[in-house]
Amino acid sequence: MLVISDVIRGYTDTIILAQLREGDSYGYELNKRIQSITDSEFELKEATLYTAFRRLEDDAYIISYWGDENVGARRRYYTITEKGLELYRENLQDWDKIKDMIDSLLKDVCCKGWLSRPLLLQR
Amino acid sequence: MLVISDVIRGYTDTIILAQLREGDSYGYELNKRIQSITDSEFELKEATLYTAFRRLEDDAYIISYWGDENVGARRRYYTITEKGLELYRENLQDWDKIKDMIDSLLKDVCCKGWLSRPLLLQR
DNA sequence: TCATACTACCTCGCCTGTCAATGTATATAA
DNA sequence: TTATATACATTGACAGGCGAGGTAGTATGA
Repeated sequence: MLVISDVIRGYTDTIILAQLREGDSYGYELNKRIQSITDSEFELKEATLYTAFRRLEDDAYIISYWGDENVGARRRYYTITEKGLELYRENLQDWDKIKDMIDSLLKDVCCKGWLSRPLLLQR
Repeated sequence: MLVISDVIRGYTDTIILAQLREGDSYGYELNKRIQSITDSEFELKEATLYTAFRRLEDDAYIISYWGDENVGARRRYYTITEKGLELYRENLQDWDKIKDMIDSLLKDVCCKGWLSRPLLLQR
């Protein structure tokens, strides 16, 4: 019932931006890298990946260019823009907040019984 | 651009289950509680909340009954079932894994430069 | 008494992101 | 020549979130 892509949903774009920070890349490689980082526990489906690229490029968070391979399949490389980098930084900060928020919504607050009703102590 | 509800998406159901663990509750109260826990940084929109209730009840993760208020608006209370509790526990475990996964995808792996290519050390 | 606000529930229809399925093209190894 | 890997792209179905709208009771104060 819990579909991982639903959790990731809001973060596919940010994940792509995060990877592009480390240098230009293209779809296929980027996805392999993601699989490798997550020990193959996660991958972006191709359809998802390429629609995300379109979205990001339409909004000027990345720009693309064709590689000049004279052998093998052609590759479309992507570069993160300054705007994209800013977005990445913002989203990263948000992520840390959201993480804590979900944690506090999913887990018992400590000291149950010490106080009669739940209190959020870590904020 | 980063819409919180997209991140939460996969977790609205689990959040509801988590709250019901602590005792029966009804929509309005549950949402107030969520707002209070998150310092009003988050709320479930009513439409989202009630559709989630339907979904969860259809799948037998919760059951509902009408409160016997003889004053004020009627309330529909929800109880978490054994099946719901199991789901909650599973999803909570998944959350901890997914959290780490997203972290590793968004953030630099430590020791950059120490190793020439990214490695996931925390797994 | 009338307006306003809060409690409490519900539904319709749009929007957006995911993804299965499908298609294209090149290269290489069996 | 058949299969597999690389590499990109699109279409259409599906699901969840949610704005907008609705119902109905209670309370308060002007």
